[in-house]
Amino acid sequence: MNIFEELGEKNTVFKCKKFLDHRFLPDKLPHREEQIRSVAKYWIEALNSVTPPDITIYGKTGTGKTAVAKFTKKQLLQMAKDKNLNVRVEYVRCTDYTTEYQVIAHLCQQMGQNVPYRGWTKAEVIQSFRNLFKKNVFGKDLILIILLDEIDILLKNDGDGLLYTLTRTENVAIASISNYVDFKKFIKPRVKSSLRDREIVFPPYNAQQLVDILEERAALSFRDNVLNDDVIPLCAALAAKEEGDARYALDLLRTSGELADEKCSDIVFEDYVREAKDHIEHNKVTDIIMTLPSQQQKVLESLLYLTKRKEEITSGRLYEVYKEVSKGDSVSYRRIFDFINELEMLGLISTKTISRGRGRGRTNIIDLQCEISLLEDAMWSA
DNA sequence: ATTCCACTGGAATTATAGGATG
DNA sequence: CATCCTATAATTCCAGTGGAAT
Repeated sequence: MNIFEELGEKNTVFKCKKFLDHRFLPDKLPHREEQIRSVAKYWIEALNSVTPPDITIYGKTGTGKTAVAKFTKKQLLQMAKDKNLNVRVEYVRCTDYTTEYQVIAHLCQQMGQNVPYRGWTKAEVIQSFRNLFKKNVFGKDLILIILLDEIDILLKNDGDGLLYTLTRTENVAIASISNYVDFKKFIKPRVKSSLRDREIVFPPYNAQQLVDILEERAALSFRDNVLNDDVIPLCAALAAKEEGDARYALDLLRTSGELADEKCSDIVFEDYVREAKDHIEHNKVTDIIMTLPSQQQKVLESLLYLTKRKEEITSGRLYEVYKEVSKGDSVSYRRIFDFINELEMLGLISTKTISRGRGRGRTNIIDLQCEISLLEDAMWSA
């Protein structure tokens, strides 16, 4: 018997898992009707052959920013097609394309222009991009809406050069999506003035709203009557605590179901949800550590050593230990501060700066923010 | 108010990869 | 092919800052 056939016949609580993936775009987005309308109100200009205004979408992770943008994109393109208009909406995730060059090169490629990843100067690529608007193949003016997801990442790495060029290109509307409200501090005044920005804020989902979302998805993805009554409310409640993160709620629900399969249970019990929570957390930490550059892993190793000896960890002491750990192949004192900040961003540690007065300067007190055993496990497998 | 030191922002340097050019 | 360029990421170097003890 074929192994896949055998596995395929195993009992499962799922009908189809794909609806529990946060990337799946459902036919309707509960509790986001208002936000969809707001975006559409600006983008409708494109249907009148006018370039829409630039917009900004704010909200914490899992509040439906990307989903709303993609949903509205789909609807807009439908209308544009009916009206036979040359409207395009291109989605760019700034964690995949992290510099001005890469974003514009990617856009050119999406529009059927062959551009190399490297080698050309920035100016050549920009020229190539702007040419797209001159020779309009369809005889109609092209209107391009660019969805810049997680734009804060790009601004931090590469500055505001991308926004500068895009705002200076006709027929281009920018829709930036950001996790942080203060991402505009990276934008210089010269660009800010031309970014006549409309802002749309996404509030976190509350527990009840998360229940609605989960119920809709659960109906599609689970078999009938496999979920115990309290499973969905529990997932929703846990996710509501995590700042209303719908992605997390979906993850919990899916993992709970997988646990039920693993245990050959026909029913998903509430306990599985709690187990799923630990499971997800464990995976998150392991995943972060495994993908950490080796130098940062050495910093973590030193941190672990100091924590186990219950020493108070200052950045100076940390550097001493770090130099021990990475014999010969160490990096400068300055660089360690960046690492410390990055680790703090990832939520693995917490820091507070204190000043010890004349002659002693200031220092950082560092605390590990996760279970020692969890960290050791992850380090070992890394 | 001064002072001293560890922290911090940013410019400069180094290393690497890949295209253009002759 | 060798040579010259550009983009980009990682790191170092250096000139400030901040703030409690003096």
